[in-house]
Amino acid sequence: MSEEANNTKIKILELGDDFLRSRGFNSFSFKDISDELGLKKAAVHYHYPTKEDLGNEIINKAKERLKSFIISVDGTEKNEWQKLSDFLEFYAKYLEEEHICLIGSVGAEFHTLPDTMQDNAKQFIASAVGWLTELLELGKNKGIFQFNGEPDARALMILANMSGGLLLARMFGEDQFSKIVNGVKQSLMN
Amino acid sequence: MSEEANNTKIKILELGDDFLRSRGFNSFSFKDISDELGLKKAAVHYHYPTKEDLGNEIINKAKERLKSFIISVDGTEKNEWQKLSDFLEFYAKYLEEEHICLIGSVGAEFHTLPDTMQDNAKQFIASAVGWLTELLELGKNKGIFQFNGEPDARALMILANMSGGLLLARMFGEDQFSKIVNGVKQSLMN
DNA sequence: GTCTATACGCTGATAGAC
DNA sequence: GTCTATCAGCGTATAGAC
Repeated sequence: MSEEANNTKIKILELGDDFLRSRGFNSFSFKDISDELGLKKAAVHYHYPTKEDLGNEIINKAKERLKSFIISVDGTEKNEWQKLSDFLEFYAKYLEEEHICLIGSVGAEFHTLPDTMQDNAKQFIASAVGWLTELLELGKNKGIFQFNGEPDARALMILANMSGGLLLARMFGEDQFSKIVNGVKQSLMN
Repeated sequence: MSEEANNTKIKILELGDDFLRSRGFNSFSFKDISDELGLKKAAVHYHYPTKEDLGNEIINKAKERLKSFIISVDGTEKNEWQKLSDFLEFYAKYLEEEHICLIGSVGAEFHTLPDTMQDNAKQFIASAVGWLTELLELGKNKGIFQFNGEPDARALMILANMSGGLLLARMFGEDQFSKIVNGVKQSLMN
């Protein structure tokens, strides 16, 4: 695979990821991508034969990003509070271009998506829930977090806050998202 | 306007509402509606000339439902805790058919929607935020709710929990949504 | 009110030349 | 790897008959 090809394939993937989180899977086309990259649709199909292929690669890349994040953060001396902050910061970064996270973009159109994408997205989000649950449990045991209820319920609430918060931020501005992030942190300090 | 016409118009609106919250605005068509009702597309266009018209009527109906809810609930002896429970129950009902709320369905595709729909949806959701904020403030002053931070930040968190929770429920089941609802209630009792 | 017919661009996707 | 050409189907929308 040549350098050029690799670049194009990567650019398509990144642009697809951008479109998925800014418009939704059914609201962008291969033509949108080829136009933006100065190509023809057929060239996009060469790299990703079907839209389902592209969609799954986008989700796979999100899985890799999450895995990288976990490795990078769990391989440090950071305490649970700092790890949580880093995790929340992950979502705040989406905000810059009014993007939402995959929970929002995939979830909203969930039943219109190919089964492979539904399953793939479930795996991705389940990983996030799992890691966050462990983090909360460990942090609670150490006395770093204070909260009532089970850690997995808290993990779900935090992800609901982030995914829903990004949607609300789109309509009411970044400041509203900040309020939610602060509220989440405060809720773990009691 | 005859009885029949009225019925068809109402059926289209209800079906559009169903499709919007189950698939998303860009993932259903006038043909989907006409097929389901045993009509032709042109008949749908007769009642709602453009899809934008239909979309806005769906949002208008949501506004009316919210207004009715507020009137019905504020016109009773219910205390703030019960009113909040009723409000959360509003969202739990969506769950039955794996529907999401307008924050999720409109928010995810927000930038692909006509300006009129964006503005209309903003108004609707702002009303919900406003009512909820007042409820929280009043309830906190009465000692019915206990929470740190500003009421409007709490209102946003609750709506983020509901909208995000419905998305997560779609992937992980109703039980996960219940955990979030319980968590929200618990967070107001400290 | 609902129908048929029609317009026309966009959709995902493929075949084959270069 | 990218192109041109082509496909069948679907998208929103309109005109005009019944």
